[in-house]
Amino acid sequence: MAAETGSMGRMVDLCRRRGIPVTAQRRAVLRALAGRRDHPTAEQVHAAASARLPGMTLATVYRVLGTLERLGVARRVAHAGTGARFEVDSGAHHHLVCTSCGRILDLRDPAPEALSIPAPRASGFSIQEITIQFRGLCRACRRRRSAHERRRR
Amino acid sequence: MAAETGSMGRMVDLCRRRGIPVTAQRRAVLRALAGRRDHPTAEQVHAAASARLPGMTLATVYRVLGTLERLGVARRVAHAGTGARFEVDSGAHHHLVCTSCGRILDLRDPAPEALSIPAPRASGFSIQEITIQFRGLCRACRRRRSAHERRRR
DNA sequence: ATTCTTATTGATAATTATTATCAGATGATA
DNA sequence: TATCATCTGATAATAATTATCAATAAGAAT
Repeated sequence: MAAETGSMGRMVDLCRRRGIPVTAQRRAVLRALAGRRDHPTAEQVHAAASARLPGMTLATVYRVLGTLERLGVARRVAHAGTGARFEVDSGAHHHLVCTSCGRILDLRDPAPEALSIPAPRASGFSIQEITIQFRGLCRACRRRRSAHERRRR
Repeated sequence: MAAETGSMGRMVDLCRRRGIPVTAQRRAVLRALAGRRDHPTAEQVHAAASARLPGMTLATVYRVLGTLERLGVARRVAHAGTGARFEVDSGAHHHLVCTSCGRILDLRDPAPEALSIPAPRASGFSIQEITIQFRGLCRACRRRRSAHERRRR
């Protein structure tokens, strides 16, 4: 039987390797997270996951997200807003962050020259990964703002 | 009379320009924030600020931090942990983020080649600022972890 | 300096976000 | 299928943030 593909397969493997159970809830949460690129909150993950597996608690979602994080399958995204946000850990990529609405978009353009940034070993830090955050206004907020500007005159 | 220097002066100017009062609390919070590079939480700012201006409420600190943010004097730092963290907005700089303890250190080495990263105008985004996040282990956590490894064998 | 107006603050309650507890359910293994 | 360890749901507890409102203080105009 072929191994499951993608992050689901990775999770199953990692669980077996560490001897921790592959529960329906863990599958559901990962499936809910793997399908999207919008860095959902725990509550959004809960909504999506319990659509497929009704009865799931938000507490379970938090627990599972923590587990997936420890397994290295998911991770919480650095952002400036309230409430944690999560994504499937699918390798290094960059983020477009809207300073107005807080939306975070993935930027899966490796921008190779960016990755050659000299990793500073300052202060005894050992760098494992580099993420570039491009902060600015998303299209929607840019429009909203220029409309606002016009109104103010 | 010479204008006040640094972020304090900037705040005072911005307040006057917008006709909002320069209160003792706003000064105290900014002073508490301007002095440090460790990206404190609201509670830490509260502790520092109320040391100089006793009686300040945490709610006020939150309000003031929001105001300073709107003025462009302070901002909340993107990070993956629980609870917002703040810094004085002192221009673009980069962050060393410890994935183990969550500590965030400033990296004020402009790394000029990094700043020439082609700002992607993807999806209608207008980029205003670029921050690079170097994720890894800080010295302390690296030591702790290798000690742990040794113990596990 | 005094008064007036308006925005801010402290005290507090209310929300929202996250974690802990514990009895019962479930996954892995023999 | 029986066993054991772990997990989950239900719930309570805690942490983080925001809202409410009367009293206060800042800034402008006397």
